[in-house]
Formats: sequence, C-alpha cells, structure tokens
Amino acid sequence: MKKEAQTATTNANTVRATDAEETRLNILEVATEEFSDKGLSGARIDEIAERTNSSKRMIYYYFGSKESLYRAVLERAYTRVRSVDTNINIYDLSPAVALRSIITTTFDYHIQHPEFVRLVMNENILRGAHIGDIPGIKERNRKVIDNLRDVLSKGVSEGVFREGIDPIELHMTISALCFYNVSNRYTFAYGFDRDMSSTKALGRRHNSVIDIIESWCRA
Amino acid sequence: MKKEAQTATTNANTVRATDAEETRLNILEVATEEFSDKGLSGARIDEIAERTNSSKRMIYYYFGSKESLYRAVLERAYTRVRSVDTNINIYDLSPAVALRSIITTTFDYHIQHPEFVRLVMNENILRGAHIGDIPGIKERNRKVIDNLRDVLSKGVSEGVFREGIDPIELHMTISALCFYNVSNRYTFAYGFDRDMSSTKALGRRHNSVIDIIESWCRA
DNA sequence: CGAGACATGTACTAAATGGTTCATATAGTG
DNA sequence: CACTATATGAACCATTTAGTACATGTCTCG
Repeated sequence: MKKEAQTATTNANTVRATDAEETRLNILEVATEEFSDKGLSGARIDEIAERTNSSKRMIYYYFGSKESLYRAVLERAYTRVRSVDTNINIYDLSPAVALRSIITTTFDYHIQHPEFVRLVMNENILRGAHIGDIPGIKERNRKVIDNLRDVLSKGVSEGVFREGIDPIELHMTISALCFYNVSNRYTFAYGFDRDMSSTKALGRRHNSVIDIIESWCRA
Repeated sequence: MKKEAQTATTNANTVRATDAEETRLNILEVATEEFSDKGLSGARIDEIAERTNSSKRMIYYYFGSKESLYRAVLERAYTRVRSVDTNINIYDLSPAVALRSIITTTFDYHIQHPEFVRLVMNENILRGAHIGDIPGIKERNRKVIDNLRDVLSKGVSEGVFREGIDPIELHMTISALCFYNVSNRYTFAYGFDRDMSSTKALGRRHNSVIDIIESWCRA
C-alpha cells in the first residue's frame, strides 16, 4: 500500500518524508486509542504494533520506548485541545454569551473526545508523572484563565455578573462539570441507570451545566 | 507476631478465626493501596504480597485471582462510602442546612479518601467492567437520590429552593464538584500552579462548591 | 490421640511483554 | 554508480508476572 503510494508520486523526496511522517502518525493514532483505552500500564506495545500499518520495530525506531510513546500521545492530545479553546473569540461577544460559548465548547469537546478525558484520567492515576514533560501547557492554561478573567470582569462592570468569582475556581468548575459525566460515565450509568452517552441525557446535562454556572455568576 | 497474639488468648477457635480474618483484611488493605495507586493493570501481586504480613500464597488462597482481589477491594471501598452518606439524617434539618450538610460530607469524604476516588477512576478506565459484580450499589444510590429528592421538594414547598431541579442532576453535580478536585489534582496542579491538597485551596474550593450548588437551587 | 480441615511457606512455571540484534531494502547524493 | 542515511522486517532475548504444586504446620473434634 505504501509502496503504491510511493510510485504514484513524482517527487520521491516528498514521498519518502511523507511516508515516514505517515507511519509516525499512524503509530501515534493507534497508540492514542490503546493508551486511552487501557492506560499506560494496561496498554500493550505488541497490540499497538499489530493494529498499526507498521511494526513494533518502527515504534521503537520512532519513539524509543513505551513511555516516550505515551508521552508523545499525551502531548498530541493536549496540543489538540489547545487548538480548540484558543479559537473562541471572546471580545466580540457579550460576557453572558461569551461565558455560555466557553461552557458549550468545553462541554462538547469532552463529549466528542473521550479519549482525551481518559488520557487525563490515566495521567492523574500516574500522579502527573509525565505532564511536566509536555511543553506549552502552562501557557495555554494561562490563556484560558486570562480569557475567563476578562469575561468575568467585563460582566461585572456591565452589571450582569457578580463580583468576587475567582477565574481559576470558575475554570475548575467548568472543567469538573464537563469532565465528570464523561470520566465517570460507567460507574454512574451503572449506579443510576442513566446512560450518560445518550443524546437525551447529554442534552439535559448540558442545560444543567450552563444553568449551574450561570446562576453562580449572575449578579 | 501472629503467634504471640495466638498464645496470648485462651479461646483457640476465636483466635484462629480472627487470625484468618486478620490476614484477609490485611491483604485487602494493602491491595487497596496498591490498586488505588496503580490501577488494576499497574498493580503487582508480588508487590502486594511483600507489603502484607502474609504471602502471595495466601492472597491466592483467600482471593483466587488478581481480578477477584481487585473486586473485593472495590466492593469494600464502596461499602465504606455507603456507611458514610447513609448516616446523614436529613429529616431533622431545614432543607438548606440539609443540602449543605450533604455537600460538606461528600466533599470531605472525597478529600479524606483519595484511594476511593482513584479506584473509581480506575474502574471507569476499565469501562465499569467489575462494578456490576458488586452488590448493593444500586440500592445505596437509590437511597441517595431519594434523600436528595426529599430535601429538594421540602425546600420547594418551603419556598427556599426553586422548582424543576432533577435530583439525579443534582447528585451528579455534587459528585462532579467533589470528585474532580481530587481526581484531577495532578494535572490541574501542574497546569495552574494551584496545589489542590493545600488546606487553603481546599477551603476555598469547599466554599465555592457550596456556593455554586446553593445558588443553583435557590428559589 | 489421630484424622481431617484449615492455613501457610518455598520453590517453581508458563506465558506475556518491553525491548534488541542483525540483516536488508530503498532513496537521494557526490 | 557507489555510498550513505533513512527506514523496515524477522527472529530473538531477558525479565517480569500471574498463578501453582507440594510439602508442612496447626487447630478442632470425635
């Protein structure tokens, strides 16, 4: 398959480079599934190798070790989130709408990316052993907090939000409420017979989350 | 040590039984640490055996397999929570005070029992594969929801809470807000330089959580 | 006291698993 | 075209790990 792709193109250089990058990415994708599925210790390199278009040999060729591969997966996952919530333009919107839009984006992202949620869970099981190696996280988070601070203070000065809400607390609240119904989906579903992946339950939950945070922030 | 305990007592029967029960419990305690620390796949039977007063042989004698041991650990953890929040007496308190007391109890329990939080996280990583085997969870949860429903409706009829809040949504909210700052402690701490185990941060968070839920429920 | 049940220590095993060795193919370059 | 760097396949290895076989001790009860 790869060979066909190769001969199909004229510029061999590009092909080779692309090919390698493709292999790397393919490994990364499969690894993301596996690590997010079973965690660092539960994941199996052989399993990843098998599901890859490539081989175990290549995994070590490109990533060196299981842990490094895991780190690469984690980094990629975090990079992807970053690209999402940096995209909301706060300044064109009224504070109330901006806040709501932040909540909705966050909520949806978690629903659509359970693999991210699971990776973060796993990293916390590991007591954050690897997150320190991933560059750019603090900067990104600072930006998130700054955004929230701006929205809050704008809301306060417009009289729609009340004073005294700490942006970090607010962020934590939004995160918690968006994270939990994905992270604890299985134990919760079992305990309360409420399937947290049904559209109905999610819609309801989404409304609740918006409602909760809005009534907290409202002046 | 065990032998001394034995000779110290007169009734040999009791001693023997107690001894066995003690061994079982000791294994269970160490296993709880290990599983909560590293998850099911990360935990090592040999590691547990070593930290036990007993041996690997005994682990298999009493529990049969790693998975069974894990299940026993999970069951014990859930049983312990149950005993806690069944203890709040809702009926003597005003709805507002009752709600606050539920929140505080839940909040504190999570802080004081990170091992429970971690076990639940792990069980969700496993997609709830074992929680179905644990008896009594549904009944307990039903009781929790019933309690909340009572508090809510009492509050509504007294005019302090607003109508239309679903007790399951409320429970989920309380859980999420109490769970997250323990479960995501490490990634959050790193990302925002806010150590979520400091007394100060916890106090502040506790206030926030109460504040959030109260302003949501308030009429 | 002697037999059987309960409890426990020692040593072992088979399979799984992360990682490596060695050989080799392929493509771009002087 | 030969040489070099990149890329890849197949078999292999050392270690770890869940689980076991077997012998033995100890308590209870007839």
